[in-house]
Amino acid sequence: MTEPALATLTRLRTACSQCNLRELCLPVGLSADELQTLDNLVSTRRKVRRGDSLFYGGEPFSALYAVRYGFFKSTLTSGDGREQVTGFYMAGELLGMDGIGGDRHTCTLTALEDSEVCVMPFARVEDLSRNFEPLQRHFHKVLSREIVRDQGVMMLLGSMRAEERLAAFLVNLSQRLTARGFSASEFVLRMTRDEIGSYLGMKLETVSRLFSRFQEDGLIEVHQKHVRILDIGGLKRVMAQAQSAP
Amino acid sequence: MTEPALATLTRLRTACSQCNLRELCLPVGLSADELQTLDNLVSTRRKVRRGDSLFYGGEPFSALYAVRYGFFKSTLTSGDGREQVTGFYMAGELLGMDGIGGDRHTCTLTALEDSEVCVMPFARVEDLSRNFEPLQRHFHKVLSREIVRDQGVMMLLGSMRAEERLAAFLVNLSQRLTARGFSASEFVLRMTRDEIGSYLGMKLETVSRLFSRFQEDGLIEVHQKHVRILDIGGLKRVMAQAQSAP
DNA sequence: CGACCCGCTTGACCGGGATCAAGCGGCCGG
DNA sequence: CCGGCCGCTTGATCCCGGTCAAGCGGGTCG
Repeated sequence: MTEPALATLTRLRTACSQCNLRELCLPVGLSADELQTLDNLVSTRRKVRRGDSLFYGGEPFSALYAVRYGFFKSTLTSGDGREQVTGFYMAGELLGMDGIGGDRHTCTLTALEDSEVCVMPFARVEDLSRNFEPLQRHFHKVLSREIVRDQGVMMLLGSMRAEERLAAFLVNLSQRLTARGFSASEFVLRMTRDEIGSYLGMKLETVSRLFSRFQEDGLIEVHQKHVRILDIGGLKRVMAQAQSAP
Repeated sequence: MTEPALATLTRLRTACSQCNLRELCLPVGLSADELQTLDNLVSTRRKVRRGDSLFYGGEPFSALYAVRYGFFKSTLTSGDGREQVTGFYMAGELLGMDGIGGDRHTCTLTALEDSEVCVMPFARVEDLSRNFEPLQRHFHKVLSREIVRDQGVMMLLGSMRAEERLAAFLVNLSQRLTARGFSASEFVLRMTRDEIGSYLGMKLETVSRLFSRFQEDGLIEVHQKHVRILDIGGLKRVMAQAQSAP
């Protein structure tokens, strides 16, 4: 393949209108025509190696990022050094929205496997939003959904027991993977037990023990990072099993 | 006072440019000129009696609300009926952003004292945003700050001990009251122990016991809903006291 | 290909906060 | 002004999940 041909291919693949993630990403719900307008939303791509960070808490904010492929965690570090995992992000999801409010990022985004993101300079996002109502509407929805997602986590952490939280986590993961065309029942965890634990407000030993318990109960099969869901209905039942005694 | 004069007064007071909350509310940071542009952002006012709800989870979304005076809690109800308090809101804060993403509200907003809000039809917010860059920028910041706030709560719930959470809650409350010109050290809690507990992921008995402990330790004085903060530095120390043993 | 390190599992024990229970008192409505 | 109820406090006990500890195994890097 000659050099110019390669460049063209890359250019083509950079366009939102050609991206196979458009059904999951910022341009959700736009018509083919409308999508053309977005083709200069993304300035560049950026690869992030496993273990490297896309940005750090405290860094100046300048752009949003859409995950093309890979897997990220976001972490918040408190004054006294404690680290809290605040989310996991996969293909088509938007990163960096925490930075808009204070012009610097509040959390750190770290790749849990080799990943690539689309870089969308925020000034450009706002420009296009002002001139292109469908994008504006959708961008607001994405921001709002992040708020709703966070509130869901608050409910998880505030009112559910450890086993309910882990079941909810697995169900959520399975659903998001399904939406991306992966198997709903068999997947590889990209994060460690410690990271799951931090996200769910429990210790890594508890995560490990609960995985074992779920396995004994025939709900899942676990082998290190490999998980196979055997009984999704059972997991959903665990997740909602509020002490239902009279 | 004649009827027309009263109407005029009301009209005047409805304008953002005349509102004494503008430093806390949506129009933060706008010049006097720019503020004029916002004067038709607010369609009406709405009073909400203590105990009544501004909107319920599941209701169609149509507007954002800015608190003029009063105090609100937001709650999320899970499938199995458990209720989680996800936030408390006071004058100048924006309500209803959870509804943008799915065109219906996900949480319920209930007044904890007699309150009043400005109603801002969301279509109008988006219209004005498209034509008025400073509002757009600020609106995005408000949305982002809500995300950051929620992440802070996730850190609270996920990685702090009960006494650290309650200390953080009191410090936060004190700071927000100060910003509104109230005493930083003496205030009346508008919410019950149960509501504080739900928000902080603990039981009402634990909240009560911790209040008593803080009082014994000379950090605060509590008498039912009356709280006086005696040692804000001490509270901040409790809040960050990660097990700092070697 | 092989060794080492890191992440995972599992056990034993402990303790913070939940649960259950009882009594008090402030506030609201009659 | 008075009675009742709801919200708060406090005690006793329990148990879930944290902590400490030890060993294993698999993936990664030399």
